[in-house]
Amino acid sequence: MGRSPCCEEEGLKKGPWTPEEDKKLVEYIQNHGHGSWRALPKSAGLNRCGKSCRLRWTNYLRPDIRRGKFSDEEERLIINLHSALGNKWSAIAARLPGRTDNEIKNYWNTHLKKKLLHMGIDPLTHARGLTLACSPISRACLPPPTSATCRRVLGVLTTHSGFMQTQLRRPESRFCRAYFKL
DNA sequence: AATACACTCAACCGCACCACC
DNA sequence: GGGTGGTGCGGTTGAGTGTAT
Repeated sequence: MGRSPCCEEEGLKKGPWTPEEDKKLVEYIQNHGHGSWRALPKSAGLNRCGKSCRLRWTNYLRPDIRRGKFSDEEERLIINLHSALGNKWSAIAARLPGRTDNEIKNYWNTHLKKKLLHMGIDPLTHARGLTLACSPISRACLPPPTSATCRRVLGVLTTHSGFMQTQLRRPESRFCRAYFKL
């Protein structure tokens, strides 16, 4: 028998946090420290699992978090660190004071990947020329992007297609412009 | 103005790792 | 050494919002 996941207890709330919940969590941690995350929700009077509380605190409520746009310097640092460390978001975040791993991961996936592709750099290897190792998948087999999930799947598939390999070497091509909104 | 499409990011999930017994 | 519990990490999802048609 494996261990039971922490969030399986019935009745625990999921989804977006309310200002009241945030207030409870911040006040509790300021007064008592977080201690055991598993025990925290009960002590703090929150109907959440400990994991959810930890995530909310580390990614959003911590007082040392710096929010807002990433500077050019931060952007360069993320790209350099990613080329050295790969998807070690927590290690990258440790070098950027006030930024969380989640925030950096999101920024990478939504902005920097596209930016590197546009520059003709493979975001996986940071090599110029986009030499992706992959098996060919026919463009004709791919469905039109009809939803966010579908587009993400499509992104994975096309990133690994021979067709894309060819097209991505030409970031100015009509294909790349259309797919990456360049 | 209504609808469809595209983008962002907070939050969740599952797994791996570590400490403790 | 093996089992269990707690925590952290990376990948993924989907609601909310913005933009285009």
